Amino acid sequence: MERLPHSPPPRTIREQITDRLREQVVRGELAPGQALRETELAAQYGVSRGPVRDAFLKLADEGLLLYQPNRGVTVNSPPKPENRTLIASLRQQIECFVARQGIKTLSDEDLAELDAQLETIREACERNDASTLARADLAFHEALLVRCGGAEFLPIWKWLCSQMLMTYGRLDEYSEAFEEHSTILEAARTRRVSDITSALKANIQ
Amino acid sequence: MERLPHSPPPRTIREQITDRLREQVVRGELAPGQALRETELAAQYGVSRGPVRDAFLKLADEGLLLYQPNRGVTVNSPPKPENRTLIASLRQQIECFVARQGIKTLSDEDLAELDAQLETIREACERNDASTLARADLAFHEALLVRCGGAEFLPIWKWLCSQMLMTYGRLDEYSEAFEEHSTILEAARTRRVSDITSALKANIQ
DNA sequence: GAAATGAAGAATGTTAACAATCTTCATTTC
DNA sequence: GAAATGAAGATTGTTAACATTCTTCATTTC
Repeated sequence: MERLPHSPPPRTIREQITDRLREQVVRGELAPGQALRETELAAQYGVSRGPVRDAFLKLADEGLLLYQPNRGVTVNSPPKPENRTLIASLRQQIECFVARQGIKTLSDEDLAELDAQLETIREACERNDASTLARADLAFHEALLVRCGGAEFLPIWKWLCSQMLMTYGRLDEYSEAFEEHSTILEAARTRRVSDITSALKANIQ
Repeated sequence: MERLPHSPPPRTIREQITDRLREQVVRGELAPGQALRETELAAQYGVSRGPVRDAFLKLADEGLLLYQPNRGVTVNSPPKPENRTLIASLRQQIECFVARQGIKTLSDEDLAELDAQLETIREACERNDASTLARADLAFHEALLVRCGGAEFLPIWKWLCSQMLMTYGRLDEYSEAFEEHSTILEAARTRRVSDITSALKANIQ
C-alpha cells in the first residue's frame, strides 16, 4: 500500500516513550540533576529497556538529558542565562528565513492546516490549558516551517525549542498566544514578507 | 576511581560505529539516496545490530541519514543551495557569540590545547592530508567552543558542521587552513573580541 | 491487459538474557 | 583516623532470538 505524502509515519514505541519523557522534562516534573534509570522507566511504561534507551539517547542529543557512558543519564539543567538570547535569536532567524523563502508558494491546503492549528491554540487559550497550548504553539510553528520548505532545519529547530521550553517552564499568557499566532497566519495569507517576519519576531522570545 | 574533569569518556562500540559511518557519509563515499541495512553493516563491522541501529538513529538526528520507521535509513542529500548561507551564518554566530563571552577567561592550559590542535592542522597541511585536515579543523573549533564555555551548543553546532561538510565534500585549501586558524589563535591570545570574531567569520563560510 | 489480492521473503522493532562497567561499602593497611 | 583495597550489588552495553511491518511478485479477478 502506498503511503500518502503528508500522512504521519507510524509511531513506534520508541517515539511514544521519547515524546512522553520529553514532555515530563520540559514541564519541569523532573528536577535537574535527577538520575533516570532504564529499568525503572521501562517497568513504569510497561516496555523493555530497548525503547527507553533509544529515548534516552535521543533526548540527550536534544540537550534535555545529560548522558555519560556506563553511568546513565540525568536531567539536564536549563541553558545558562547568558546563552538564552542567542538561542531565541537563532530560532527567530531560522523561522524568518524559511518563511521569507516559502511564503509565496503556500497552497490553500497549507493555509488550511495552519488554520486548524490556530483553532487548537484558540481552544487551549479559552480553557486555560497550558499543557495543550504549549504543544499547539509548537505544532503551529512546525507546520509553518515544514510547509514553507524548511523541513531540513527541523532537528536544530526542535533543539532550540526544547532549550527555550526548559527555560520558561510553562507559558501562561493565554490571551496573547492566540492573538500573536493569528497575526502570523494573517501575514502568511497576504504573502507579505515584512509582515510575517515582524510577526514571528514578536512571538519568538 | 574518580575520572578527571577533561579526560575523554570511554568510547562505546556505538560511538565508534557512529563516527566511522559519519565519516563515510561526509566524505561522500556513500551516494545520497542509497539504502543502508542494519544487518549488512553489522556484519561488515563485526558487531550486532544494536550499536548499528543506535548509530543510524543518531546520524538521522544529525541530518546525515534519512530515517523512516519500519523502512530503514537512506543517505540524505546535502542541504538545498538556498539554505547554505543560513547554515554557515548560524555557525558563525554561535562561535562568535561564545568566543566573545569566554575569551577573557581562557587559561594557559586552554591556549596550550588550541596550540596542539593548530599543530595537527599544520602537519595535515604539509602532508596534503585532506581527511586529517577536515578532522583537525573541526577539532580546533570544537576545542575553542568548549573552552570558551559553549559546550551547551555542541549538538546544534555539530549538526551545522555536518551539513556544511556534506555540501563541500572535502576541502583542499591546504595553505589557507593553517593561516586562518593561526590568526584565530593569535586573536584568542590577545583577548581582543573584534579580532577573534572577524577571524572566525573569515574562516567559517 | 490492468488492477487487486495474498503469500513468501526480507527488513526493522522489541524483547530478554548475558557481558562489561561502575558504584557502594565493609575491610585492610599505613 | 585516612587512604587504599576488593568483593557484592546495581546499572548500562551488547547480543541474539522473536515479533511486527514492509516489500516483492506471482496469482487472481475484472
